[in-house]
Order: sequence, then structure tokens, then C-alpha cells
Amino acid sequence: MIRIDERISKSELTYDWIRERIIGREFNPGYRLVLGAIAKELGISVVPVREAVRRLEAEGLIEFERNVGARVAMVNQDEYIDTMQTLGVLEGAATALALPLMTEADLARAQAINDSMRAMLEDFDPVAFTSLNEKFHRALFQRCPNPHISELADRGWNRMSGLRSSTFAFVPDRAPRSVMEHDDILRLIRENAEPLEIELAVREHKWRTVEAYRQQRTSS
Amino acid sequence: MIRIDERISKSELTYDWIRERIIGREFNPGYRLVLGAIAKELGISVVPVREAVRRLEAEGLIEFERNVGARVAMVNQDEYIDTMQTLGVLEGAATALALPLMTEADLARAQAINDSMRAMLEDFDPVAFTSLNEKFHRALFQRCPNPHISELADRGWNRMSGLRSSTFAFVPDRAPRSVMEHDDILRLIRENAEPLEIELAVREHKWRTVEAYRQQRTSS
DNA sequence: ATATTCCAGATCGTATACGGTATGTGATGC
DNA sequence: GCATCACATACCGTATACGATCTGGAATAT
Repeated sequence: MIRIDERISKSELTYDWIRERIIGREFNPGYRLVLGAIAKELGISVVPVREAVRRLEAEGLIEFERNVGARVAMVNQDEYIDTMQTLGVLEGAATALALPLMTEADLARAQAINDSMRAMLEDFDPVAFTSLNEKFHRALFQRCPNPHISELADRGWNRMSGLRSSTFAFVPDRAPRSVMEHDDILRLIRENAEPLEIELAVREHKWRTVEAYRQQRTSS
Repeated sequence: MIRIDERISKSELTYDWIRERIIGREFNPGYRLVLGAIAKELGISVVPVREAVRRLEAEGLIEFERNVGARVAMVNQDEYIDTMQTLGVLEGAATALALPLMTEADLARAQAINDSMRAMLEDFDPVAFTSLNEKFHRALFQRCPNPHISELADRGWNRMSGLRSSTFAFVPDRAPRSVMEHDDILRLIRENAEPLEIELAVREHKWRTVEAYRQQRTSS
């Protein structure tokens, strides 16, 4: 007899609940996560909430301070740079590994996303643009056969969820160049370029965005 | 008035306690972690133990099953391959980033470690050899200025702590080649080779070990 | 006015308690 | 014998309780 008790634990439920809200930017960086309040909101006790928070802490989505509490990770500017640099490495590798499994449809989808981004350049909306940017990159590495690398890349993107909305608001000049570089990457893939070349193209693309951000910061 | 209450929470204490035992191979993969037993052992209640376990779970050191309990992560063979592949990418990048900060002393230390490994080839001890191997690689990327990448590389190594002891027992032929490749890497660094070349040397070195392992597995 | 002390409310950290779920064992029926 | 069921046991999941710590602001001193 199979008992399909799909009920997941309250601890996991809470984990998902908080995570969704952080990634969905309902809880912004710095947002204070009061354990008792969350517990009451979900109609449960604090114990499962604490467990959920510990997991999110280990993933870097939350920062926790003893006797003070939890807040959504701040990702200050240095950390932003570090995270983006790491993400460039991971995503480049993930994309290269995904190449043999990539279908025509995948490429077409990525192309369509980038076309939307180009169309948006005229009437620039940083938030929507940044969102499409994420979709584009995820489309490239989603077929990565190494789940471990994919997960780390996912976490990297999630970690920056709070800043993502504003990335291209900070460095709007990057937007048109970014679209061009996306086209370059797609072209390389279509032409069956060396995986290493593609990997480095993805990495450098990301690193250039960081560089633009860094310069913007120091000059202002 | 500054009150230096260095006392860390029991939750953190437990986290460290378990983690040390996993990394120190006192708790081997598959080892059952009974929450109540650990709590009693440490003279505390189960609540902090559960929090510690959740963090370790998120780091991939522990696997948790609802209503069954926690055990040290098994890292089956596929996961071993995935983890090593990822680690190759991360460690290569971390090493390349560390290059500008590497001192003569760092290089000398790495060289000394590799010399010990070479000396051990005659009278081969897989466990000691694998341990030195880890030290060698950590020595190379320890100066990495990006803490985020370093942490991920650290976690990769830790994740395999259970298998590490046996890696070179599985593929003993790899040992002499490994030592040679270490020398190559050190030479490249001394000659101020391109960072990318060094990065790829580190990556390929690790990937070749995986490849040797994979072949060993399919042929047996 | 500024710095310091004290206090109350908010929130955290952990112990304890108890019901729920999985698992192994022995009894029962075939 | 072998399969099935009932039950005991071990362990997990969560609620509740309470002391400990932090925080902000009012009261007081300089």
C-alpha cells in the first residue's frame, strides 16, 4: 500500500516560503526576519522557522546574528563583486558543459529573449531588462549535465536577487553592449566554437559587467 | 564596557562538533546521526542540534530524510564525479586569482609538500598521500582574494572528506602522474605563465584524476 | 546640551513535553 | 515454511514555556 503523504514538514514549508519571498524581492536585503512573527504568520511555532533560517543562512541568502536575529543578506558592494566574479566562473563552465545537450529550441529561446532585450533598449526599463538578462543566462546553462555546478550557479543568481533589479539601473551604458555580447555568445555556439572559447566568452561577459559597475562606483 | 562573552551558541558549538567529526572521518559516509544521542552526548537539548544539522544539510555534508533522520552524505560515484568536476573549475579559478598574492614562501611550501608526496611513492600509503594532496592544493589557492570562491572550493573538498582517504587507493597509477603534474603547475607559476594557462592546468589535473577514476570503475 | 544609567518591551536561545512516524519483531493464519 | 498483521520501541517533528540578551528611550547626572 502506497501512502502518498505529500505533506512536507513545516520546516521545509517555511524554507520555501521565506526563500520565495527573498527571491521574489518581497523581502529586500536588510529586511528583518523576526522568527516569532513568521511563525505566527504561518500558524506554527518558532522551532521549524529557526531550522529553515539556518538552511537559508548556509546558502548565503540570510545573515544571522546571535541574540539579534536574521535579516536578508545585504550583499554589500564588495560581496557583489565577489559573487559576480564567482558566478562568471561557474556559469561559464556550466554553459560549456551544457553545449552538447543544447537543442535548436534552446538556442531559439535564448535568441528570442535577447531580441526582447534589444527591443527594450529604446524605452529602457532597468528592472524588466535585468529580469530578461537572468532568463537569458539561465537558458544557456540549464542543460548543464552536472547538477552540482548548476545548483551553485543558481544559488549565485539567487544570492543577488536583491541587487538584480537595480544592476542595469546603476550602469545603463552596459545594456546595449550586453545585448551585443549575448549575440556574440549565441553566434559562437551556433558556429560550434571551442567550448573553452564559449566558456570564456560567458565569463568575460559577466566580468565586464562587474568591471563597469566597479568603475561606476569609484568614479561617483 | 566591553563584555567579551566569547561564548558561542550551542547551536554553533554543535555545528562545529559534528563538522569536525565528519571532516576528520570519525563519522564516515552513511553514519547515522541520531539527534537525541548527540544532544545527550553534548549535554544539551535536541533543538540546537537540529539547527546545526540543517546548516550542514545545506552545505551538502549531511543528508536528511523526514521522520528518519540524518546521516553523513553518501557521495555516490556519480556525485563524486560531479563534485570533482566542479571542484576542478573552482580550484583552477581560485588558484589563478591567487597568483598575484602568492609569495615565495607559499611556493616553497607547496613544493615541499609535493616532494614529500614524491618520496612516498616508493612506499605507498594511499591515506597519507591523499591527505598531502589536499594540503598541496589548498596551499595553492589559499591566497585567493575572493572569499566567496575560496569557500566554495573549501566546501568541495570537505564534501569529499569521506572518499578522500580512498581516492588514490582506487587509482594508484595516478599517484606518480599526479606528482609530475604538480611539478608542472609549480613550474608554470614560477615562470609567470598566463593565469589562464595555470588555471587550466589545475583544472585538467583534477579532471584527469576523475577520468582515471571513471575508467577504473567501468573496467572493473 | 551631552553623556550615562536604568528600565521595559521585543526578541532570541534552549529545555522540556508529547504526539506522530518508521522500523523491527514476534504472533497468527495459510 | 512463508506471508501478513499487530505491537513495541526508537526516533523524529513541533508546540510551549521561560530565562537571557539586546534595543531604544526616558530619566538622571555632568
